[in-house]
Amino acid sequence: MRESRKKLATMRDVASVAGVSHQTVSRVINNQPNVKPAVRDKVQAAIEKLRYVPNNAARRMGGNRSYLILAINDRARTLDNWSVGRGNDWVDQMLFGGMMECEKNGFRLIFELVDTDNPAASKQLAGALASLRPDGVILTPPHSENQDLADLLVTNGTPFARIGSAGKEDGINIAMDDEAASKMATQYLLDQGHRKIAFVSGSTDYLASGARLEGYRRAMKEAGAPIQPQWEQPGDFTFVSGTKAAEALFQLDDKPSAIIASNDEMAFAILHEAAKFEISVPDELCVISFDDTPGVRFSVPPLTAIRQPIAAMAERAANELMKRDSTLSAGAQIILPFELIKRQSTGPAGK
Amino acid sequence: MRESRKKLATMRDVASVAGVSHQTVSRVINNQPNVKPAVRDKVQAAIEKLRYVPNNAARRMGGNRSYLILAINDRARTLDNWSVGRGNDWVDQMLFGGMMECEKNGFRLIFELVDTDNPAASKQLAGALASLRPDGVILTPPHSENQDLADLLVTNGTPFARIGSAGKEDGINIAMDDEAASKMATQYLLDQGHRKIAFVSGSTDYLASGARLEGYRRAMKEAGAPIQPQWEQPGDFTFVSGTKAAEALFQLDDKPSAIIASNDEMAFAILHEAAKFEISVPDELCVISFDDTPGVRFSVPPLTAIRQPIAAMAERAANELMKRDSTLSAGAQIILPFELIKRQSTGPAGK
DNA sequence: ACCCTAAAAGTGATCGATCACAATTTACTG
DNA sequence: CAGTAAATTGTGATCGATCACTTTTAGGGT
Repeated sequence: MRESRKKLATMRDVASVAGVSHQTVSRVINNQPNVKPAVRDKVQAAIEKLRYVPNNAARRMGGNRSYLILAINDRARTLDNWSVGRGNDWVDQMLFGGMMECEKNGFRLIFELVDTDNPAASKQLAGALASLRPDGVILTPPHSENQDLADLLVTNGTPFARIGSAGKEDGINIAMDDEAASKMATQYLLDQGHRKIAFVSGSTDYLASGARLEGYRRAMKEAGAPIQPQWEQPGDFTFVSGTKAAEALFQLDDKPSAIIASNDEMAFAILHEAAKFEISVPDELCVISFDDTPGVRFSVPPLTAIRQPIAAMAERAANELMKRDSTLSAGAQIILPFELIKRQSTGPAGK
Repeated sequence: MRESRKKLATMRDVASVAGVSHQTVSRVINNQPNVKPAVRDKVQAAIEKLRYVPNNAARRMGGNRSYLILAINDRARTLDNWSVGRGNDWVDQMLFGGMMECEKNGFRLIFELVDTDNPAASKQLAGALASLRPDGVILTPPHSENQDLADLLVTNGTPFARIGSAGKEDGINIAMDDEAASKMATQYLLDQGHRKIAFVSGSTDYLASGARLEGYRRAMKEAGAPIQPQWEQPGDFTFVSGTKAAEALFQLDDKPSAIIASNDEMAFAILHEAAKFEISVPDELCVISFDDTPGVRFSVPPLTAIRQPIAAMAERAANELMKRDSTLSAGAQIILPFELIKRQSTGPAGK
């Protein structure tokens, strides 16, 4: 039943229609200089006529570029274990940020799902590099913190960018200022009159977790608000850990009037527990989360959140990696702006 | 700063290490017959030693396969307009179902985001086909209903599968029985004593929408429950349309005691409106949704939902497309089982 | 031993682009 | 208007796999 594949126009077909050599067609395709405008137009016309699109595989073979950017994402969530959710929303936003940027430049973004804590991660990446020869690789959390992968990429000579990571000495590092963001969130609550503010931190495997905790502490200290150890709850970015943290906080004699969660998923868990304990949000408890992944606007009530510019970071990463002559040196650090999106979890709507 | 790319082992390198011809190496790689076990082992050893991984581009050039499956997804949600959300969770589950299946067979799943209602959709697909020459294409909603794309694929000779679509006469069609699922959901509510059950339908562009409405009507009719036109609210799968439907229903004199929403996002909207109208879920109102995308378990309360086997459909689609000698004829229909996942939106937990 | 066939292994052409370099045309100088 | 440099265009090799085909080796029966 499988029919034979239709033969598509090739570069030589275009060349013969336009009455030029195949190399001239190549020059036009790649926007190279030294082609007369008249010739360029003639070639463009032939391309249109034949609906010619260059064969990616052939380009990769002939030249030393693949027009492929490889994004390494976390494979935290398996089919049987949806609830972990980590990395899930990242994929979405990588798609909408990175992929669109790639498309604009004739590149393609390809995803590779790698297990965290898998000793074979390097091997998997090496295989993908050998098979696809991408022009660049984007590492997303938690892989952006994996130095084995970075070392492999350096050895291999493939440019790469880390997203959500800072202070590394190789590759391009793109992140937001987590400490400042956390400070801003805390300050916002302080400004609203809160004094008893709790903080649920993220997995210590992530540099961002420490920075967020630090920003909270700094803001509290500067405002002269009391910092209590029992208001700093450990978490690991999962729903379950958010539930545990909320339970612990709600059972304190001196309950907090506001909670900052280090990611959206733990904030969802806090909302759940609040409902269970019959604590009204935002009347009795305010909640702020980090990331502002799309789901937060569907929660009840919608969450006030620090929007991490994931899509923008992916866009920037792709953009830098597509440049052939990047002026960025190894270890370059790019900081992108965050935003505090105010919604009902910290007060009446529209306020 | 850009270092030169490291040279990786090639098939001829392996051949010379193993002391055989390149073609024998190729036979081993592709698991072809007529290679002595001893020789096969020798080649395998050389592959391990050199960490050889075949170059995907070269394979595509030489042979007539690309080891690539292309998934066409909806690009409904742009950076500035997250709230639409349509198609978003599909991407996730395509990833976790389709990609893993591809990986197992040495294939790679690549995403292409196509705008709905874009007249250039065919052109975009044609470009992707020419550039990548995928061995198969998976069309997901709403593109699975786009006959232009299907025609293009038939003309092009590229095998394809439609997900969430039924009754088409070309390609492979993979879906669940939407009517039966809807009937089951309705029946579940009827069994719990509900008689006033409302239904919010999906966009009429989707065949599934009609089937779901039909299942609801059938169940109501068979149970002798009253079907009232005002209980059948139109929707288009967006949050906004869910909000409108809920508002309309909550303002009726004869309010329903249960609502079935044709997807999760509209169900979220219903929960929001219920909170606004101070209608308690599930005490005063029960809600069931379709799809059971990951977010439903984080809503307050978690939604009872018909789980659409998206990941399983993607897995199956990829699986069929990777076969070189598929026995499926054009228009083959594969129906995968659904499930009713019971959560708190239809009653106390654990019930 | 012999012939014949099947299994195993090898040889060179090929896919469609880019690259390096050669050849030609155009432009500018004195 | 020759003479040289610069801009433009063309030629053939090349990337690394598979394909089609040929050659060699191994069996198997009378």
